[in-house]
Amino acid sequence: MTGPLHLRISADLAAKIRSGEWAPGYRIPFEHELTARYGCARATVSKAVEALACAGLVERRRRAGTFVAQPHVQTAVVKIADIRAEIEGRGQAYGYELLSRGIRSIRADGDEGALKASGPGLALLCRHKANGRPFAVEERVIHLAAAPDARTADFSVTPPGSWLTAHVAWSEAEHRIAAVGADALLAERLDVTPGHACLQLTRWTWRGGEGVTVVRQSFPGEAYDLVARFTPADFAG
Amino acid sequence: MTGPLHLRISADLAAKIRSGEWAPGYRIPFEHELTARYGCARATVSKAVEALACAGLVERRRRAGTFVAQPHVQTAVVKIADIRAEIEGRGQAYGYELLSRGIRSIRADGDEGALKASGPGLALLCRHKANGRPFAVEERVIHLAAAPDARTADFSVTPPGSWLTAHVAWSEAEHRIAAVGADALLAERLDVTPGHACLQLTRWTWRGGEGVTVVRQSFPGEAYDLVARFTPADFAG
DNA sequence: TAATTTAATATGTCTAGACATAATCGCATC
DNA sequence: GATGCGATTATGTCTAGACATATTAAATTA
Repeated sequence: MTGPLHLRISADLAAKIRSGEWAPGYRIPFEHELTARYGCARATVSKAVEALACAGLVERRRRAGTFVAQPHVQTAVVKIADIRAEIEGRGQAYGYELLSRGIRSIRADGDEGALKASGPGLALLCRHKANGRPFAVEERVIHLAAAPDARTADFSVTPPGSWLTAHVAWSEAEHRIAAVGADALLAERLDVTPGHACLQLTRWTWRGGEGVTVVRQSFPGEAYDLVARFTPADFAG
Repeated sequence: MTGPLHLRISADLAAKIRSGEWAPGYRIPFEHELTARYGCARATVSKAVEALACAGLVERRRRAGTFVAQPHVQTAVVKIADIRAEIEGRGQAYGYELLSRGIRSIRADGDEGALKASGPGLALLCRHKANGRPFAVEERVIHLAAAPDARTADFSVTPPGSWLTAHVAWSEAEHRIAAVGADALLAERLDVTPGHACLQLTRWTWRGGEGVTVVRQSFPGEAYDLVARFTPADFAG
């Protein structure tokens, strides 16, 4: 074993939990016991146990001790990359087209309503291609009051997703993942037959509580999987 | 503001980042500056900044300082509940049927191959219903060497997912989310037309590095969405 | 017996230091 | 100019305590 002591302690304890040696509900040794076992200060074991608590592997209760948690709902972490990065990461040629662009009021109902934004919005429709074949259709509305520079950005060259991550930093977001059958319009744009199963990812983005953009990306089912790794709660140690 | 000082500091800094006042690349104050500003020990501000680093909002570099991170890939946290809990959480009546059960060798290729398990496996096919209508079809293989009690469990009454979470604790898992068109068999089982768009969730589960189970759950597209909240990296403070 | 107070205790927070580590800057050398 | 070396510096880790807080179990009272 190598590395900082607190990581070594975390890893030791995590191994006991994941192997099943310490089952859910088991009370792990008190901090003062771990202090004695590892011959270090309480702050060090406390940091180690705190990391496990943060990852959800244990639950701490004052006076009672620290207990192995009951694994509850599966929480998976999905990494959703920029589409361009996603395609280039597979070694495929990335292509991009802007299909339409317009300015109109943001709707108060439907997907746009959840943004809780009003006023003019920039509505974009574009298509991403991988090796020349349609990979995704993207319908997006950008709240111009939240991102005024978008009005003059050239989205015929730069995909709006890339532009936004470069110009609007550190947003909060919510995602919805669904499977839908392609309607006639989507089928034509994705070059699939109507009814074809598509993975649809809808994302709402806020910045400091203000709605910035809502986007719906539709992928042909066979082109794209979302992969979520290292769960329930990942503790890397 | 109330609560522990380190949380107050974290929240202060996070607000500056999320509001855009501190843009990506900005060097936040050194620990000794924050120490002076908040009138506390360095360990306290260090804990506060460490929490932000853990959440991905800042990046720390020795000698150079701490910088607001570039928001990179969107990482969304998806909570995938037990199907029974999911349905009952919507206030619908939950129904369950075991369609088939058998013991056979675990395959070394395909979905089962990724488990890296060999020997006898318990293959189950079951169906979940919400208000009497098919909600999901579940195809599962349980590695009997990893969960021997499964051989005698009565899966005609207890859904295997519920049984496993109760009997096999703290596993690592990987998920794949895809959209597929229902083939004839799946269509019949879900009571939809062939080709109907379905959301397909495949989950591999290991315990201490040993493959435990692989399951493929197929939902009619309109019945189920995955919702991922609070991203890119959620810092609750 | 039942309700309430009290004491014990494990975690939570914090301090004021110490030394380690790694990255960077400037300086001296080739 | 290029290279290497040492000094500097911010974060990383850790110590040995202190007091706070919440919770439980025991003791006490109604």
